[in-house]
Amino acid sequence: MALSPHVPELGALELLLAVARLGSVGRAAAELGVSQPAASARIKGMERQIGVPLLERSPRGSRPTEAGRLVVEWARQVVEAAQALDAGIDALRGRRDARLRVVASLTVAEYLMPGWLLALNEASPGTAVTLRTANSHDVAAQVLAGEADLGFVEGTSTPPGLSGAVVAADRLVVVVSPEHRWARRRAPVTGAELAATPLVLREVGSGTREVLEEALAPYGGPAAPRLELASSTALKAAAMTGAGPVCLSELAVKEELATRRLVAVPLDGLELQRPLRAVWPSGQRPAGPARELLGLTRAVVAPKPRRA
Amino acid sequence: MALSPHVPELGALELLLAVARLGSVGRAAAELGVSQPAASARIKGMERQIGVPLLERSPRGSRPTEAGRLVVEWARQVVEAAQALDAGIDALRGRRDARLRVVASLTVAEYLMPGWLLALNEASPGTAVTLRTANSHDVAAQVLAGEADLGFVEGTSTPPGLSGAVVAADRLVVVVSPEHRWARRRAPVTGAELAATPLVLREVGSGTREVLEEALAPYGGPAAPRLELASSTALKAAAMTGAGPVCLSELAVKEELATRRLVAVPLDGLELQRPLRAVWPSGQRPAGPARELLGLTRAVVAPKPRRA
DNA sequence: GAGGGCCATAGGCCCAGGCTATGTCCTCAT
DNA sequence: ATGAGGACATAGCCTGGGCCTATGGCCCTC
Repeated sequence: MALSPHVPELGALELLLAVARLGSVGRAAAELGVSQPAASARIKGMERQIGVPLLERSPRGSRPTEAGRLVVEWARQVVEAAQALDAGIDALRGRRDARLRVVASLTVAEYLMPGWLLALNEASPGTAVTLRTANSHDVAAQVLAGEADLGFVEGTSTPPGLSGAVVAADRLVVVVSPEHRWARRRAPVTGAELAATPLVLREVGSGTREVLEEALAPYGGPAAPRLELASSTALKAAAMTGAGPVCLSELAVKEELATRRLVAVPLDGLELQRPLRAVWPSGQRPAGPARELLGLTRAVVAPKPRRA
Repeated sequence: MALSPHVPELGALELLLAVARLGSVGRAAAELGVSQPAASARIKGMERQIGVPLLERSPRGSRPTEAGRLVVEWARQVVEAAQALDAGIDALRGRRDARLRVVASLTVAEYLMPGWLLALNEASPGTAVTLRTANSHDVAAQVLAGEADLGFVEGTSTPPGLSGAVVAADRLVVVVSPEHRWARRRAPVTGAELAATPLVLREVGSGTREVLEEALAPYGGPAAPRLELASSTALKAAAMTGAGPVCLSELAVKEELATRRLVAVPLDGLELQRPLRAVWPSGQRPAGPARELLGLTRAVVAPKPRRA
């Protein structure tokens, strides 16, 4: 499970990307604020570590080799995730001079906020943001009290005193390990069938649990859960070890679904989703950075997926 | 553009994840093969670097603080990308004892292979894989010559002498910067309209260019390109600087679309996609690791997206 | 053939991170 | 009560990776 010692550090990957983009080790060094020999040595160290030449050096610059091109593209994914982390960290520091104070539900903060912050940073560099998390009730309270400029809540209604706009939807999925018999299933699972199956779920009172109960109400509600766990992470772990069908947010398992470590079960006629809303005090239309962030978040959901 | 100095190194992030998973610094240290004091010091260093306490220590273990929980989740994205890179690097080393030799087109190798390799590693740890890239013609040749056990090609037909199965589709999208007027467009762009618009494209002879030309043939083919560039990366950069509509693989811009740094333009009635196929010598059904990898890749595409 | 990019090498410095040994605190069982 | 055990922190020391400056070699261009 541990990363092998062949994986370069983030700094080295960043340097490699800069070289690929700028076409020269020296220019990349300048951009990152280090000396040319340092960059040269670091690239060389990375090649030794990986065991494959990454750059074709010439007196006119450096270009990635064939293998280097692959590493560059793979490294880009890592560095982009690191940039999102960076943006998130920056917002956690909670500085006094923040021009935008955001309070968000856990799901939004965990899975959506970093990307939004990154986009905001790109659109308006230097916008200092602070981020806190709270449950939906406290988010509403903080926004009403003027302690935050913009809030994000989960749920089907906008809290009283606030205006809101739906910015995304948290879709729930039922996932199983690839070995589970449902993983090969092509016929969708019906509501009645799902209601009759013991699932692995979050504890009572959690937002996702409520959505499931509401959706399965016509079928007599979900069966007694096979297991109740306290976090998405625990649910994922349970699913991967084959603990049976697990119901959780699609956002939490996007990666696992893409790499097929988990499999989504097709469902029939169930609306397992709840809206995620941005909220602000009624009659006090967001302005400045808040408006900008709001624009980014809403835009993501606006263009409906469309068959090509 | 450079990562701020607040971002911890991969090793530190990995350690943090282990602590969150195992509930104790000491156990995490043991899992990663370092001493407990080293782990403790490193976590503390990370907290200093980030500027926020990440763990609540107690005599019975350590749990993430509220902020720590966010950092853990964000860090998970980074580490997962690093694991994919790790799997890719491992396959690039090209060892003699490889049990599975894969040769793939650039698109497949860049965007899909790391996830597949990661999944394969998880399903069958210790399977040594080597990966090479080649254009579709050379992929076919190498598979026919027995120099590779499994190939991946792009294109609408299976090369002669080979059997194949479609494992995914490379969908092309037309993207613009968020400031472009098409970014706010709701009415889909028609084929005729697209054909009349100068686009930023890959050079003649590239696979993506061919797909576009074929799709726009009924409308007289694409207009003279506004710009011709040699790589997906260059296309992305051009799109982000607002160089006008750019047509490229959806796989290359998934991240940018999600964070809204680029916007996909809705298209009407255009089939801008080409299949990606796994290929092997006719009549020589893949077995062993090849069969396993094939199973993983095919599974990803099998369950058609379905309205909830 | 002189100058300018560009990359590599050499020598020296610094600090992050690792290890062992030990300390402090809390909990639980005897 | 009291001692054992688990968990994290501190102290002292060592190593190595990464950085810097200075310099050298190569190739292209003017």
